This record gives sequence, C-alpha cells and structure tokens, in this order.
Amino acid sequence: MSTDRKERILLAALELFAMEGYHATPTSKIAKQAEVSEGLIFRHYQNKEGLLQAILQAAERNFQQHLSPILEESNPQKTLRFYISFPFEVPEEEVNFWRLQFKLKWEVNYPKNQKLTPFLDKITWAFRELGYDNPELEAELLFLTIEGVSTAILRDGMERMESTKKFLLKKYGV
Amino acid sequence: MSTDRKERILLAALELFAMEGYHATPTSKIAKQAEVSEGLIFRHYQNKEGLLQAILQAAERNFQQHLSPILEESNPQKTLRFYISFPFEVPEEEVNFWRLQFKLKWEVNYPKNQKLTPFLDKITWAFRELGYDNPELEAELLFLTIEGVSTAILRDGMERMESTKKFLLKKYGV
DNA sequence: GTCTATACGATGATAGAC
DNA sequence: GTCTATCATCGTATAGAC
Repeated sequence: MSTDRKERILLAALELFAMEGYHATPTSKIAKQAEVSEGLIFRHYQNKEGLLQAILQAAERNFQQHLSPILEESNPQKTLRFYISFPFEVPEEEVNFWRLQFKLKWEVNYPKNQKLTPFLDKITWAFRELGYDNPELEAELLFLTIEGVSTAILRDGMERMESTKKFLLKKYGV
Repeated sequence: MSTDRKERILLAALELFAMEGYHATPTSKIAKQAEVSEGLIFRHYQNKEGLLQAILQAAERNFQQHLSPILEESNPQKTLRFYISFPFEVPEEEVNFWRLQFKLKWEVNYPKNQKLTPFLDKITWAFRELGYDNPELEAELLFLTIEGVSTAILRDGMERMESTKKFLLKKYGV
C-alpha cells in the first residue's frame, strides 16, 4: 500500500496495459485505479506514451536482472536448464512485466528486441559445447519453443504447464 | 479492384486491424482506405465490433478450409509434415487473417480457441502411431513450437525461416 | 505535489437526402 | 445502397488554484 503517487500510477498502468492493452486503456481508468487525479499522470509522465516508456524501462531492468546470470554460466547443461526453466519461474508479482512485453510485440510498432541476441548466442554456445550438429538452428528452435511456452503460461498459468517443463528438460537431457 | 463496397470495407478493415490493431484503428481510417463514406460502415456492419466479428467469421472459414484436410490424413508422417509446413505455406494474400488471429489473442479478451482441439488430437494420434513415448506431450510441445514459429514468420517473413522449416522436418523425421 | 475544472480534437454512431 | 452533415461522448492534455 504505497503512498508514492508517482509509483502508484506506474503500477496501475502496468497492470492495465498488461491486462487490457495500451490503446484500450484510457488515462481516466489509470487514474481511478491508482486513486489519483487524472492530471497528475501528465505532471509526472508528460503524456501517455511517456508513461508507457517509463514502464518499459522498469520492465527492461527487471528482465536484465533475472536473465543476465545466464550469460555468466560456464556449464552448458546448466545454461540450457536455466533458460528452459526461466518462463516457469517468473514471480507472480512480475508476471505483468512479461505479459506487457508479449502484448506490445503485437500492439504498438514495437522495435524488434535486439537485446535478446546475447542470450541467443549463449544458447548457441551451449549447444555447440554439448556437441549438437547444428547449434545455431537448435538455439533458434529452442528460442521459438520457449516463446510459445511463455505464451501458453501467460494464457493458462504455470501450474498446468509443469509437465511440459519436465518434458522439455528431459528432451534436452538437462 | 472489387467494386462491392461492403467487401471493400471488410478487406480494408482486415488489413488495418491486422497491421495496426483493432483499438488503434479508427473507423474514419477504414473508410478512407476502402474509399467509401464512413457512414456506410455502420449501415453494413452496425458498429465497429460487428465489423470485427464479420472479419473473424471470414478468418474462421479460411482457417477451416486450409487446415481441415489434415484431419483426413491417414499417414502419420504426412500428418506431421503437413502440420509443420503449414505456417510456411500461408499464401501472401491470406497472411493478414493469421496476423489478426495472433494479434487478437493479446488485444481483445479473446475466447481461448477451442477449435484447435481436433488438430491437437490428430497430432497426438500421429505421434502415437509413430511409437513416441509420450504422444500427448510431444503434440503439445510441437503445437507450442509451431506457435512460436508462426510468430516469427509474421514478424520477419517466411524467407528467413526456410532453414528452420527444414530443420524441424528433419528433427521429426518427416 | 496534488487537485478541480476545462479545452478540444478524435471517434463512434445517427439522420436524412438522393 | 451511398453520401453528407451532424451529434454526443470519449480521451488526452493543459491551466490555475491550493
């Protein structure tokens, strides 16, 4: 129950943008949910787009914080295990960051996320270390599979997907 | 260059909803692109939501027409091959039907597509025929992978994904 | 920092003529 | 069937007081 109104606005907008969408969410609704006046949103974030950008920066920090350890991992098995497990272990309070990322991919003209390249390279490295025939394509395919898995998790919840996680880990022997 | 204005409206709206999104597309823009008066949209489709529903029904027919042959296939290898190849072979003119489906999954409160169950069952059957250990999970995983692949195709185009297609077909030995 | 009041263009939708 | 004109409301944003 924070009383920092600027942050309350950000959290309310994150929730609404993630659940209903950016274009579908009027600033009046954000103000209502955050229990602040509508004008305050524009004082703090200039305009609606500025509010979105602030949320995206917070999401980016969150993202880096959780995924960057994978880049330090020196054991290829552990690297794959970490990567595959990742979408199943996003904390409940942070799911909306992820939901928003996936939503925006379709909603606004979202710049193709180039920040993922280091992770793709790391997975490629892991497959190469493990002696796979075509590490580049293995990595790309796993990447796309995890994208599909994440979509399903965001839609149906993690519980139902437990067996899929186990199955994937077994399939890659990690 | 059809002159059927009702259909011109539908095609313009399909294009715009698929590319920019439902909420981001004003009816004025649809009218402009279809080269009709804005009022005509409401004569033919009652309201914006009705227009969307009409498009969705057309998309559904398109979808059934292309995918239903898979349900008749009696050869399990061919079944998998058909299913894996499918997203790579959507005709250029029909890509927007697919883009819209994927976009709406995130944009509006879209009913979880139960119509896919027969196809999932068919894939499960194919894996069982081929002697896979866990046909249910194999089918679910392939389904999610194809979802990720489709997303990538809609984002980057099919050309760049040719190698991924070959790789997938080889991986499943079909 | 925060609120209330308000401006104002955009948007979905209707009415009425042809 | 189609267009033009028009309306009511919504949505973003600003102004000014406290």
